[in-house]
Amino acid sequence: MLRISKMTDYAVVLATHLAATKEPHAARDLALETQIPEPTTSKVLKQLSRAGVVASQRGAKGGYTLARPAHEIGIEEVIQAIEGPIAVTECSDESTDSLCEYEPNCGVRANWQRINHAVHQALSQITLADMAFPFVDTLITIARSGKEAERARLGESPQGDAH
Amino acid sequence: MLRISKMTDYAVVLATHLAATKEPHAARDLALETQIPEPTTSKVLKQLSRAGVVASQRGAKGGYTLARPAHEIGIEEVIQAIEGPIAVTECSDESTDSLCEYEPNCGVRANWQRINHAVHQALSQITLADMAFPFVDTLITIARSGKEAERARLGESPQGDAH
DNA sequence: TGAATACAGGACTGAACCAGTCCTATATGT
DNA sequence: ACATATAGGACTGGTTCAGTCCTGTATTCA
Repeated sequence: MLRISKMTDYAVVLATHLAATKEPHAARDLALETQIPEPTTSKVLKQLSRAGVVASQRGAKGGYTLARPAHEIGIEEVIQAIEGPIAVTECSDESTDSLCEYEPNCGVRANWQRINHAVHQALSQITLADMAFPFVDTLITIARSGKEAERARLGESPQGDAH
Repeated sequence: MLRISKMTDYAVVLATHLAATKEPHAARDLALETQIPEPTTSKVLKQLSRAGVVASQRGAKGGYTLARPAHEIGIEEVIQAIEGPIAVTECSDESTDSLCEYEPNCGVRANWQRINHAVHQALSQITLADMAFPFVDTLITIARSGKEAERARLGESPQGDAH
């Protein structure tokens, strides 16, 4: 259901990698560090740049950095940068004889909005900061899923997640 | 990100249609009512049947019914019936020289679990009953009712991508 | 029993999409 | 100027998806 393309996976890995430091990373270096093929790395970073998730600096000593602090970048932003806007049902973009006109199904299809909203909200709550420091907190979160882990995460990113 | 295939859309429409009544619906009738091509309707219903979302009755007077009451069937169940299990990152199913061995990225990738969980939970909360009677409660939650809701929704979330 | 009805299960195909590469600009620092 | 790095497309092989069709099996009813 949640189709995670490889490119999206790459994007998350790369963005998370950038979250670790503040200095610009060249695409080539990131490719080496993440073991993602270099041309592909470059392609993904370009997409992230266009989407405003990362900032780029050309020329010598250039490279990529996060466009904003890690805790301000929701994971859904990264995903959308690659996969495009949330897929709504075709109901709305078919200008042909749409079912909506004469079928009660339209109400059904309208509910996709609700589904999308739920997913969107769920993803927005996870930031790059959460992804960047999985060792101390996130994996514990999965294992225990308690408030203890929550406190640990908040302690690890002292800025406090703005959500 | 949430890739909604056409088949999945069909599945939700069909399942919702079944939620309205208790009598068996032949695939052919459902196809007519929903305007979905008949062979495709049949295919989707078969998948739903195999997944245990709908029950089937062969022979004359046969057809499909919901396997359980509509309010007991979560929408993610329907989606999974078509799209298969939630896609986790390939990190786990690549038995080659996985990055996990020597890269901190593994922690990053493990976080997909977290993302998946959030999405899963969000979808489980929406049942077929919610989809079947949007006029009574669901659309009220979102906005209002009928076409007024449609307009209101389009107005406030202008992400209508035209494919 | 036999005919009609309706689902079950796969095989198949054309089209769309995706991962990945490569090439040519353009910007930047030394 | 020159080396470095991103920007932006064009292109390709492979995979997946939407949709159809065919054969088999179960069920009802005359």
